[in-house]
Amino acid sequence: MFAEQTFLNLPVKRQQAIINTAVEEFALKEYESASLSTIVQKLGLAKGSFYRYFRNKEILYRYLMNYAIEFRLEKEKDLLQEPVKDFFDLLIENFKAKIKFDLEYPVLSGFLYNVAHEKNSDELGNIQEYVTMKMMNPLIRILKEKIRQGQIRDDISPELMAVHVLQVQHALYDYLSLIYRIDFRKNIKKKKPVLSLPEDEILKAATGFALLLKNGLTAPKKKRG
Amino acid sequence: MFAEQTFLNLPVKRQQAIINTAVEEFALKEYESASLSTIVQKLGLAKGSFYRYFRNKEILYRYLMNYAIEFRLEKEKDLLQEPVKDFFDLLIENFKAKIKFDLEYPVLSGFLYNVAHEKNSDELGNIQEYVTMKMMNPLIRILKEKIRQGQIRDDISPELMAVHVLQVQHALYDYLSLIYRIDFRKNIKKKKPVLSLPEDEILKAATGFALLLKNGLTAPKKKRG
Amino acid sequence: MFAEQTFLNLPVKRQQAIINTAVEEFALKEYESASLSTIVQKLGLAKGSFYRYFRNKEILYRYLMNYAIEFRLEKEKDLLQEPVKDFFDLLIENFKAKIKFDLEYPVLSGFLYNVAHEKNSDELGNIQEYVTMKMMNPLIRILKEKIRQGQIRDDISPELMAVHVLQVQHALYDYLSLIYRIDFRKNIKKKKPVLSLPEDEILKAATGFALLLKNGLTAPKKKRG
Amino acid sequence: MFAEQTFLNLPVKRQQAIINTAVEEFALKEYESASLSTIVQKLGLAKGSFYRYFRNKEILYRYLMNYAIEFRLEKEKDLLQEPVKDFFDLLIENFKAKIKFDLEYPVLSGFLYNVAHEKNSDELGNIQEYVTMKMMNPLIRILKEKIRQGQIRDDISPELMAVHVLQVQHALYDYLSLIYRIDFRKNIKKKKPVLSLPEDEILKAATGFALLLKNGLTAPKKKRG
DNA sequence: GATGAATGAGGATTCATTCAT
DNA sequence: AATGAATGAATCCTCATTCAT
Repeated sequence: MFAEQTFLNLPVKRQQAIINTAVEEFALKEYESASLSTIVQKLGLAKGSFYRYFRNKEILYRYLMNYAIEFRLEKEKDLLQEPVKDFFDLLIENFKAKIKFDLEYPVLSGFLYNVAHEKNSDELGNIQEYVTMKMMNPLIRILKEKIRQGQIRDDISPELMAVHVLQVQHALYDYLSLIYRIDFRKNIKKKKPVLSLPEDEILKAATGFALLLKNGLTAPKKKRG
Repeated sequence: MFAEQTFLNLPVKRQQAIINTAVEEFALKEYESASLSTIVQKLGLAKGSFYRYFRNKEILYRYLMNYAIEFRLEKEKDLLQEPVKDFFDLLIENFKAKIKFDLEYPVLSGFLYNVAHEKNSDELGNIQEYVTMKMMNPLIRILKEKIRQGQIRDDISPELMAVHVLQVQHALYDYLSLIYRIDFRKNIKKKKPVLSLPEDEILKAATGFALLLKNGLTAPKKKRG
Repeated sequence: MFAEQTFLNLPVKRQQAIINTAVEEFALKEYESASLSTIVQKLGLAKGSFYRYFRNKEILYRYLMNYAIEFRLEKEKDLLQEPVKDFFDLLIENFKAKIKFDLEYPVLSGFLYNVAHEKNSDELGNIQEYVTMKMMNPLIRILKEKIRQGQIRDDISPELMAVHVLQVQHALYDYLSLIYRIDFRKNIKKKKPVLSLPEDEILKAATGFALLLKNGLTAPKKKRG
Repeated sequence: MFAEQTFLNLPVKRQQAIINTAVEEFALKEYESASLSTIVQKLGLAKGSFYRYFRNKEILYRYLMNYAIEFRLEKEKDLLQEPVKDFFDLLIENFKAKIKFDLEYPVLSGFLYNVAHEKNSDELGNIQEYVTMKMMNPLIRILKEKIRQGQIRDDISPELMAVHVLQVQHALYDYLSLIYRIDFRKNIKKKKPVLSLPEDEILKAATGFALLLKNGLTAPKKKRG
């Protein structure tokens, strides 16, 4: 849809190299600041060649965006299709999955974070809408089902809840980087492991957010007896 | 602290004009892409004059950031000082206050959003940390008190909860722009009124998020009899 | 070492044009005041193109510096390799060679003069040291040999003597420009012939300095009848 | 001659402060790169005030130049007026005096060095000529006398010899900075003592150059018996 | 007589994109 | 089909000088 045929004709390995390098640049810089020159130079690619693969910067960005979203959803699919589980177990596993994804694909993860917050480019327009919708759709489907099953409250629209859940995923991310003073981007740049935390710390935070999602801030009623 | 004395010597009106124009630019573009030339041109200001007011782009940014945060906290102060209220009433009012702030000061609001998500500049470093902390502190204070009073759960750290609450504020923002397909940035640029929604719509969304914050997603137990 | 491959790929003629124009600018202005814009404009070159040839101003300068030194040493080589001559004949010929070089390559000569006196730039650091060493090395080698042969005094370090000799070369330059009121730089700028003096005048001065180098200021003992 | 009356009306102390700061700037940078803004800022002086003291940058420079030369010649006067001494003793003392001057007035010394090598400014024109003449005149007078006395050779013009002697003074300077890897300018900037060498090292170098001036490079005839 | 705000041209450098080979 | 040289507008920032107060 976005890439030129010349790009698709490339050996898959070269395609991957190009995607990876470009994604890395857009993970480190937002759209306008990201530099095609840098990408092309890192790849040892001729400028002219690049423009035969992608019409321009915007097209490249949209291509990468779709690629990353698809990739991400693919990884999530198995989990979300699981129908049996309790929704909140599912939430926790979803958090863990997200963390796992961040650890395994830090660059892609950083890129998606940037995409989700990209609001400032004239060329891209209101891209957030598109991304958020794409990411929310599977979630909304599940939410609707759980509402029908009575597991989840029915007095709030599933779209609102979906936005809520996704934001909380970002919150988890922000919280860990804040508390453990981690500069993700710096780590990406230095090709260092991004999130080197003891697993139980991560789990504890994830559980915390899941609990808040589940029961809110209210202090639980003390059980008597 | 950041601005030169020459700036402070300016007539307040001129100061405001400069602040407004600069904030607008940084609301429309993130730090690196924002253009001093644009700011200066819009103001009808000589390049050289600007640099007599602020040493450089970074200093200007930090000045505006502090200005905006102070301004925002000031507006919030009255609300948060109120000691009597129930925390959740307070949350709802806080949401309403935030919306009101966004409506009244859309440019400042957009700028603060950008600041809170600015992660990409080498010059600014990990500025998010600083901003988030500043915005979170009053909130954490209240949370701790409410925890002591038993209104709020004590099994999750107040910092985590604070991150949660602030994210939900962003969620409200994102939700409205998503559902009502509002492109804040485009409106800012076109100097059009930013968020023209019926008040009850806004209130409904705010209430929704406050409820989620309060009780979570779980379907409430049906009261018997 | 300093130039980009793109520069080396250029037709030799174009390379030379670029070198000449750049050298001229650095012959007329010292490092910091020299203007890339001027160079580029004189060449009818696009700004961006220049930066594909040289990474930045400093790199360009260092490239030109090496180029000029190599060029100069190359021209001197034949003379200095000559082993048979008496050292002072050699000095005189060296002076003549220097003058000849200045006449033939006035721009390069002016540039080298500037390089040798460049002390004011933070970027370049103490570049004088490097240049002086480069220019002194062949001279020191010869001096050492002549000292061993007993032609030259052995009570003063060859390094000191080398500095002395090179300074006297500059003195010759300064003397001629002073006495004949020649403004080399103005001539370079106006593309006029730089040093239009009768050859015997030049020779007389060169001989004078060589004599001073050889025997010093002291009045020679009158030979008795 | 150059300064405005307003400057001369200033308290001497203020005049000195202005001179010192300006000289320092011109000691660290050559004419075109030197910044009036820097000078004015260091002095806490209003821009407008400065331009009431000196018509412009060029006038300031010429004023400082004259000031420094006068100052320098004044310090040298006592020594050079001494008629009795042997010329070469006088040379050595002159070298020592120069070193002493450099140590006592490093900033002035650095400035004079820059002035003597300033060839690159359109505004200043061929300023070298003027300076050199000024510095050479007393020397030429002495040389002529010594020639008449038969102490100094009469087969070379006194002007040429004067240039020679002055250059050797520079050589002493260059030699020490080269051998002891001293970056004068950096020291000036850091307000550190400029030339911290054991006095005998300095004396040795000075003697070396004086010897070369006196007898040249030629190995002295071995005395028989 | 002193001030300091305003100016705008000029500095080095980076960028996405085009096009002839 | 691939290349990579060329472009020129845009970036931030500094400068000497003027002039109204």
